[in-house]
Amino acid sequence: MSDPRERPDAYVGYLLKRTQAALRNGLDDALRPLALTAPQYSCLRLLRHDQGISNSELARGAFVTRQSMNTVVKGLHDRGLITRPQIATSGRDLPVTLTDAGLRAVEEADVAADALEAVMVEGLTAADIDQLSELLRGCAERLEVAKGPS
Amino acid sequence: MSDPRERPDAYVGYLLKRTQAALRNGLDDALRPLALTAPQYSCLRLLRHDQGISNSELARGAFVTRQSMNTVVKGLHDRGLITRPQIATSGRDLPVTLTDAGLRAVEEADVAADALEAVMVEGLTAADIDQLSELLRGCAERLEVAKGPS
DNA sequence: CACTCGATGTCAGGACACTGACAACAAGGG
DNA sequence: CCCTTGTTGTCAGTGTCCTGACATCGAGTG
Repeated sequence: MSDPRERPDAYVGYLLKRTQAALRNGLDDALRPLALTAPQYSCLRLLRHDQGISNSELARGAFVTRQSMNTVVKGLHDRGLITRPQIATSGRDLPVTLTDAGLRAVEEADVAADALEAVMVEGLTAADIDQLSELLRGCAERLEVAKGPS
Repeated sequence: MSDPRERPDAYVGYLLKRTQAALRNGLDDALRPLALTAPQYSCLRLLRHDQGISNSELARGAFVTRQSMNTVVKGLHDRGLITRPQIATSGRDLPVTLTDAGLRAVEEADVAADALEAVMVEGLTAADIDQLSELLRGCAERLEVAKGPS
């Protein structure tokens, strides 16, 4: 009990992993009826917010590499939820856009995702949520700054 | 600006994903010199805490499935950081134990991981960290309870 | 004893995420 | 004009993580 390593949940990193795992797990369950995975939902959501952005921009928005996002984009393209030109008009980026089916899918998924978010913050006051958000944002920024310059 | 979906960081889930991605990313960088990945480090850490636990118990502790943990265990076994009997003495579980090399690896990795945790909570007071921990724990528990009964 | 139940280990397949590397293209400085 | 720099798309390989499925073993029940 004297060794702090005896209590894994004394580390913020551990709780972060645990919470995010539970959220990811719940999201997978919630999206399963729609045949959507969590990364696919993230991608569609980013696209609705910014139509026509490139694969690399999608990757940055979802905090993954462009290679990872590329596989997700391919899957969504095969299912007709997004469109992508074969050749670039200028430069090298191929703008990705949402199809009507894609838009319908995101909106359906939003219902499930919002419900899950509600479960997660159930019983918390608006001030609690603000504080949690601010603390998380600070942690993220410190980590990003620390390895950005590298 | 009136549509809350215009601001992705208004969602706790988004910030959770962002923060955890940054942490995971930093951990990968920090462990690269030791030729260890984040899941491998988690596994070794759990083992140091509870020598001789089974693969399934390791999986629960790391919030992954036993299939996923199995591949991690295989990798660590091939590198001689852990040992595992070929046949079970009783039942079906094969107790995993840390080797001397494994123990040295964890302790080396701890230095890097602790430094990263310090960066993440830099500037926060002990009260801030407590509050963040408590909020995260609550979120995790609500999510786990919500889909436990399924 | 047979039978169900729960937990474990394992194989198979698919989706995701990473690193490393290469080629293509735009913009800017010499 | 050339050449460096930065960004993008893409291929290849590896590690992780999931679901689904199957066989095995211990414990409890009738």
